[in-house]
Amino acid sequence: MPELPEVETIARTLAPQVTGRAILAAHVLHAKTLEAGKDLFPVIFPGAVITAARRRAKLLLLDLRGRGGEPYTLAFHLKMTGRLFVHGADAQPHKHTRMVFDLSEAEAETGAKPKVAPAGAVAGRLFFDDVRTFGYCRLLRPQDFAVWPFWNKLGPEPLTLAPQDFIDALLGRRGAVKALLLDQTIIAGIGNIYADEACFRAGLRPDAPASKQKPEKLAVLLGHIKDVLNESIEECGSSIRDYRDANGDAGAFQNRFKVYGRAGQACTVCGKTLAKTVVAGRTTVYCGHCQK
DNA sequence: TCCTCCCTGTTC
DNA sequence: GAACAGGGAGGA
Repeated sequence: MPELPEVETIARTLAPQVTGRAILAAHVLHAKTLEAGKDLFPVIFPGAVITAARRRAKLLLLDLRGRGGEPYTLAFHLKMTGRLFVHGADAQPHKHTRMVFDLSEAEAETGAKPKVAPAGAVAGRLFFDDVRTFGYCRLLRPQDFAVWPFWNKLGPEPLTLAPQDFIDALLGRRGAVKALLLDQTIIAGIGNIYADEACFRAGLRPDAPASKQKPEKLAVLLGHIKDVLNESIEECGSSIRDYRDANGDAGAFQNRFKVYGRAGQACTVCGKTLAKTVVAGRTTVYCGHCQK
């Protein structure tokens, strides 16, 4: 469920909770969750310090500074049900906790006045919970990104994408508009929710062939993609059932859905019944009257 | 380029 | 007790 706005919100809410804190130990409770970097654990734990929490596509990235100052990154893909939470030092993992990172207090230069704790004492725990175990974590050195196919193939970020680049990418390929929006190698970070919402706003049928669209209409579509993503970020994302940010709070953008999850209900613009179909293997809702 | 599968909790 | 949710890998 977490798409670009949700992962962006998690990065923003997680950053103040983890930045400047050292990872004292990392526990893997579900072996498949850690896809890469297990061999680096003894190299950097304990002692690696979290220097930033950020997002690329739907990936949540925690930048680390190793014991010798060298950079590493923890990359999390939350897929549908992944969550990241910082708990107290005595929190115990539960049924769906896949990884646990023991954290120190924040370093002095990042906090106003950190509480005094014994050196090396666990002051909190970062949990990676994931009911469906589709999510994963990788611990990467800078050079490891270059040999990670998924990372290398990621397309541009939609929020900073130039209209002409978007037009060129879509017109050069076959397939339905929505299928291309969901293709992370063409544009990164859009999932089922925002693809449907952007197509509705643009008055474009999700199953329309991308290559047959007028460039002007694709430029309009990109504008709506940016709008819907930015509006959702302002609302702290959309919470369908599982998603929460790193503070445990739900987003509010689901209250503004015009089509997603509304098949069979009335179109908010024309009042006609919203249709449901399948595009690129995903449930797709659109208005047959407003979208052409 | 399209289809199936992975996985488990929730809904019908 | 089956259908459904869905990102992305891998196969057809």
